[in-house]
Amino acid sequence: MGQLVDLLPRSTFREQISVKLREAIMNGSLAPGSQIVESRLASQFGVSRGPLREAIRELINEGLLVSRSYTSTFVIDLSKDDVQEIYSIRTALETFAFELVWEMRDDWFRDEIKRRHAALLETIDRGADDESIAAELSLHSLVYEASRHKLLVSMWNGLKGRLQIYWAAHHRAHGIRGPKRESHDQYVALALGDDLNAMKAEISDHMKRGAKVTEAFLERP
Amino acid sequence: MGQLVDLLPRSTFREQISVKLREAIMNGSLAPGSQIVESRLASQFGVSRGPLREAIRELINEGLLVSRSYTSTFVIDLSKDDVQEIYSIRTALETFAFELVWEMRDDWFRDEIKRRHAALLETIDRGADDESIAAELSLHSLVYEASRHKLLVSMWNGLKGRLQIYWAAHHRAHGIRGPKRESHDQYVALALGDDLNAMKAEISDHMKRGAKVTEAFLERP
DNA sequence: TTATTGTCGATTGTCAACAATCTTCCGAAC
DNA sequence: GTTCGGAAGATTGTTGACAATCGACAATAA
Repeated sequence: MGQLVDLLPRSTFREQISVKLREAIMNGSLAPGSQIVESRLASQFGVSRGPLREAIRELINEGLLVSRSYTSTFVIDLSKDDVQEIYSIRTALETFAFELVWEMRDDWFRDEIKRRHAALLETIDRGADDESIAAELSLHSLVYEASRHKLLVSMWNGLKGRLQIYWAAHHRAHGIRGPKRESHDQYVALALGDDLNAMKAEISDHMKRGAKVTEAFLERP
Repeated sequence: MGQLVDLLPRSTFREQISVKLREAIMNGSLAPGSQIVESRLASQFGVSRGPLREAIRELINEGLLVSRSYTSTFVIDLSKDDVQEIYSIRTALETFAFELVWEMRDDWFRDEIKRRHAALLETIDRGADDESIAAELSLHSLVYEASRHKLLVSMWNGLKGRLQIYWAAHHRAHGIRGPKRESHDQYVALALGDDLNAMKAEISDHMKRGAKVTEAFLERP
C-alpha cells in the first residue's frame, strides 16, 4: 500500500534550528569568525535558549562553531593547516569510496554521475557561484552515497560542511569565481571508465589542485 | 615556556557528565541496548536535566546513543554491518596514517610503540581483560597521534569509542578473552621496519581478522 | 470478537528566571 | 607611569516547572 499523504514534518525546535543555523553559516549570513550570542539568536528564532544551545552544541561537534566556556561562541575560521588536513583526508576517503564502489557501478551510477556533472556545468554557465559550490559537492557526494557505507557517508558530510563554509565565505569575500568549467571532465570520464588506478591518481591530483587553490585565498593580504 | 602547573580542571557539568557517561557505557555499567532516562540519570548525577541533555546529545552525535523524539533514548547495540563498516574504515584511515608517519618515524615513535606493546602484553599476562582492550586501542592510537593530523585523530577517536563499547560489552556478556598475546607482534615489527607495503598489507589483514572475531560474537544464539 | 477511540503514564521537549564565570575598565596605591 | 584590585557588564551555564508527544491499555461500539 502506498503513502496516502505526505508525512507531516513534525520536528523539534532543536532540529529546525540546527538546519537553519547550518544554512546561515553556509550561505554566509553568519560569516567565519563572527560571534554567536545565544540570547540574541534565540530571540531571532523566536525560541528559548534551551533548544538553541542544543543546536549550537551540534554545530560545535560538527566543527562549524567553536566556543569558550562562559565566554563566547564563534563561527570557525579555517586556517591553512585545516584546509590542508581536509583535503588530505578527502583523498583517503574518496579513494576508499571508489574502491568500494568500483565493481558495483551500475546504470544508475553512470546516469547519476552524468546528471550531476551536467547540473554542475549548468550552474557554472549561469554564473551562479553559490550553486556551483553545492553542485560540485553534490557531484563528489555520489561515490559516497553509492558506497552504501553509512559511516563513510557521515564522515564525508562532516567534511563537506566545512568545505562549503570555507568556499562560500571566501568566494564572497574575494569575489573569486566558482569551479572552472573543465575542472571535472577528467574526474567524470575516469569514474565511468575501467582503470581504477587512473581514477585514484586523478583523485589525488584533484585534491592537490583543490588544496592549492583554496590555500591561495588565505595568502591574500 | 612550558606549563608551570596543571590547568585547573574547572569544567562544566555537561563536560563532566559526558565523560562519566562515556565511561559508564564503556565499562558496561550501561549495557548496549539499555534505555537511558533523562530524569533518572539527572538525579543520579545530582544535576538538572539541562546539562544532562546536552551531554546526551554529545554522545548521540558520537554514535554511542540513539534517540527517538519524545519517546526514548538507548545505548547503541552495534549490528554486524556496523562492525564491518568500522573495521573497513579503520583500514583506510590507519593505512593513511602510516603513509603520513612513515618518513617521520623517530626515536620517540620507536620507543613509544615498544612501550605500548609491552604494556599490552603486561595486561594480557595479568588477565586484565578491560585493560587489555584499552591497551590495544592505545597501541593503535600511536600512529594517529604521531601523524599530527588533528582531523584524522578526531575521526579515530570516534571509531575507538564505539569499538571499545562493543568489545567491552561482549567480552563481559560472553566471557570471551581479550586480545591474544601474539596478536600484535607482526604489527609492531613491521611498524618498526622499512617496508611500507608490508605494513599496509598487515593492517588490512589485522582488520580482517578483527572484524571476523568481533562478528563471531554476534552469531551466538 | 474485533476494530476504533479515549485515556493515562512515561518520557522527551521547551521555557524563563537565576547563577557562575570571564573580560573590561576604572581608580587607587605605590 | 605602573600595577593591583575590584566593580560592572556581557555571556554562557544551570535550574525547576510546564508543555507536547508517544505507546500502551482500557472502554466502547459494531
